[in-house]
Amino acid sequence: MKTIADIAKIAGVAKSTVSRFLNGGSVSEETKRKIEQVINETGYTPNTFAQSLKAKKTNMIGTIVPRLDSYATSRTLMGIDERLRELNYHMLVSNTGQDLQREIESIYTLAKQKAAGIILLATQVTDAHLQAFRSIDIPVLLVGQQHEEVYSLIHDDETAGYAIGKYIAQRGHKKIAFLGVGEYDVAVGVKRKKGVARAMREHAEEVEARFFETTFNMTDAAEKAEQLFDEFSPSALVCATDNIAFGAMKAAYRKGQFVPKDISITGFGGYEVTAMMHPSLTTVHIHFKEAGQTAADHIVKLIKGEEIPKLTYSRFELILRESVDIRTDHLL
Amino acid sequence: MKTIADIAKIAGVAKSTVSRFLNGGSVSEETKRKIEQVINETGYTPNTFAQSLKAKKTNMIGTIVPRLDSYATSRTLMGIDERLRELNYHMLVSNTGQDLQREIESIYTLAKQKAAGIILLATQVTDAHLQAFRSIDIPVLLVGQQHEEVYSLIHDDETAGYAIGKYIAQRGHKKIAFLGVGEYDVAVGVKRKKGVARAMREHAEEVEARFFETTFNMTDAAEKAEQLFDEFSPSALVCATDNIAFGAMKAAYRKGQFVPKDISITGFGGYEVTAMMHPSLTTVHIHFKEAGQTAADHIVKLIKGEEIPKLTYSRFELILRESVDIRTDHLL
DNA sequence: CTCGCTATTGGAACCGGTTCCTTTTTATTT
DNA sequence: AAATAAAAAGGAACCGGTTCCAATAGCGAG
Repeated sequence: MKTIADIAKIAGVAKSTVSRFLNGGSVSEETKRKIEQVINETGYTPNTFAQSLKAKKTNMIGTIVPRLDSYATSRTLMGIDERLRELNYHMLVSNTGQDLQREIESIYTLAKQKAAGIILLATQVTDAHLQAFRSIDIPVLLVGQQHEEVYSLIHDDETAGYAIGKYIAQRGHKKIAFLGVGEYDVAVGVKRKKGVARAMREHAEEVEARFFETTFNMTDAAEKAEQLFDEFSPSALVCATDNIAFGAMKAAYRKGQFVPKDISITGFGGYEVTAMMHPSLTTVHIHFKEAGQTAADHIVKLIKGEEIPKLTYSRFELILRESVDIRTDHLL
Repeated sequence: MKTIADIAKIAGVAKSTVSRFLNGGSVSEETKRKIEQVINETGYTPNTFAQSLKAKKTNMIGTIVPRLDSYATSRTLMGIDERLRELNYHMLVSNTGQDLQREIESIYTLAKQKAAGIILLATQVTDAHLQAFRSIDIPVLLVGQQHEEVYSLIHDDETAGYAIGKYIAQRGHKKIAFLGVGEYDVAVGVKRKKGVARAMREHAEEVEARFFETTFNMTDAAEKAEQLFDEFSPSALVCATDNIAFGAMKAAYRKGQFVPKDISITGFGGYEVTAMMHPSLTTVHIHFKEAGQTAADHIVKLIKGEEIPKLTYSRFELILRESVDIRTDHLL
């Protein structure tokens, strides 16, 4: 492997001149040509470590994710990766396996590796997080969660929850159940639920709403849904994720209930499969990939010291499909 | 940020002594204690770049993937990441967006960044790949594809294809269709098909088999499946991926065909949703995560110069569910 | 033709570690 | 106690770049 010193010697100039050529300092046209030729002939590429050692920075953006096997994560990563590539940065993915401790560790590790910036697909923001953010001297962007101290990009789960809740209520459903997850996940467990609840309150006179809780796991969701059907027998079930909705559909099937005739079910996320199942699933499509691109844009702007809003919302869209029926019982 | 020189000064020893302490050279107990204390007090961590500069290596394993939004990819990545972490390595993910050119570029980029090793989740191996592998001086492990020149870990798609083909034939099906993808993807497009074809040949006397082709996209698959039902009206449809199977189920539904009564459908991959749909999907479950772990083990062994087999097979498993019916027509 | 200013270039220090070699200290052997 | 070996510690060079500063050269003005 050739070094800058080799190039300099072959070209008959000093190391510093080659370095200047590479980084755009003042070099005469003639010297430029000479150096360029030598570089092309030798196929020289600068050693990244030596560069980073002195320059104290890299073009790597650390992206911390709670899990890899989730539609939301992969779509977001795709968006981030795509845009970062365009902006000449690299994405370093750090998976934490939903372990909060490892999330904190990752922040410090990335800082140590001199990541230029950190994008955190967060499930919650604890004091330990904040402390980590403060102690490292690297821009951080939160995706999916928000905190006033940190730049955040969120999916506006509450409004989306409100939208789908409203939609269901307007379809004439009188007994509506919501199947969510624990409050440890602020976006899914708190915000989505809150949005739905707000819609329910607006229809409090005609609608009876009940809120249930399960995990992100399909099998758990299926079990919980079965219980819920026995306990409450709603005419519509709003699920906090598409996966939970899959479980719910399975449960309905086991109970001999037809979707949407006997029970309407909605999801949240907009996974590709939701279009293929039958009945196809009415769901909220969150533009994860687009959000990833925005996140990449934002982190790079932060690195460059440009201004970005403290809080950004990603877009969502109600996708109306077959799994929701209209109820006209009350008109009879 | 403290440097090794600071630590040395505070502890009253030389830089080299601290370095030796850090890397396990001969240091007296007393000095050890002193240095250790200073390090704890200051929270010193060595600068990765400076280390890599001299040592000319890192503990990063580059993992090149064609796409991120695929169940197979994410599960494999999880496995790799999990095991690498245990082995004290980091995973650097490079997504190529199914662009072959970018795949080659990534190999060189990773080499330049002094990745300790490269795991390539490949869809095909071209001459450009081989040339890249030869020119970089880093261990490479191929996952999902095989080539005699390179260490490979493959999913034994052929045997798996054979297994599911055999299973379908043994269930008494007489008109069997296979819906695969183009040969550009050797594992899915060639191997799986070949396995199924072999099984079909063994039953050539009773079975009429036809092979069709679509893309990895669900919607495309659904369309193709509809055509195929019109053209051939098989009693069983073996799909090359679970996603294709989803499309096929949608197509069956549109055609008013019941699964499995009118038509049996199988998938390939073992995605989690396959258990939740109804009818639940009979499929080949490939242990992607386990394969990822093995891949991590192998690449680290290669880095350490240990021996590993040139070719390894990952495990798979037939998951028998509801989407396949037994045909007894011929017994009537 | 000399002076002053600017565009180029070279040289050396530095970034923060690792490693080789030498010196010093300590332990062991005779 | 002297000789010798082994362990511990220090010093300096080096990894491959970047950057600061001084030296040189080129050029227009006076």
